[in-house]
Amino acid sequence: MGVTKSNLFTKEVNQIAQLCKAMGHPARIAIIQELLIQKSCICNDLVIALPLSQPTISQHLKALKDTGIIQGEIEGASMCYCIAPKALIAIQTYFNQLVNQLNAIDTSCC
Amino acid sequence: MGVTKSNLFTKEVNQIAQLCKAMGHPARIAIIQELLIQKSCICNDLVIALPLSQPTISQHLKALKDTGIIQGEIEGASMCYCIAPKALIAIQTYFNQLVNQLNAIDTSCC
DNA sequence: TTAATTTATCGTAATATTGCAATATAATTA
DNA sequence: TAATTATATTGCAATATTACGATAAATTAA
Repeated sequence: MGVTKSNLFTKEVNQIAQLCKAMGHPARIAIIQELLIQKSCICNDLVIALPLSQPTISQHLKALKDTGIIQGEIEGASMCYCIAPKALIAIQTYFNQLVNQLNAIDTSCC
Repeated sequence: MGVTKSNLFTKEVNQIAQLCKAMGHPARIAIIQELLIQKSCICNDLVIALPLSQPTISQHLKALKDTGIIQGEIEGASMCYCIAPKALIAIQTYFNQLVNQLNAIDTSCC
């Protein structure tokens, strides 16, 4: 079928899955790294920095924006993108909780 | 084209992207949650617990196993799956570092 | 041995993703 | 105004993912 059956899972499970999915591409990880390094987060800087075409970068930026991981603001003829911490903190919190729970249980069953 | 150009990015970027991608599906998040809750991690328990067919679960388990997030051991006619902490700790570490760096910079440019 | 149970794999259909050329849109500069 | 610059969108081809029925393989139970 090819379509994820999101309706069969809880909101929380879907939310974390969606965030992980958005981070699940090297170009998008690289974009986040660039946004961390550069203080100026002009779209064109990313197009120059990354080895992909402008439309492809634009598409990845949209994917990150749609999940709330980054936000953009018009800056004259350019776009200024930056990280919106909330979403990344949500992922951080999820994995911190996961690893804490892991430490509490016996994982040596296999 | 439909094929991710992994060769254009660093090993580290590809590794974290791959791990995030593996966690980027609600069924796979749900599997991890079940493996945390249940001490017994018999495959069939997952098939019963999750609202997807047995072949689909098996496919998702393979995806998690291929990225090192879980491991499996033959238990008679069954398979015992459990979480392999190393990979999840790698994700945790990545997002902790990310959020730490975020706290250190001024993200108010947008 | 036969039947039942458990899991993996194959095959396939439907859909999603990736990437880019071409083009549209909007702001800036000459 | 015309040319340039910056970004988004469209359209499309190639590939990947998701889901499941059918089936294979291997163990266990009757």
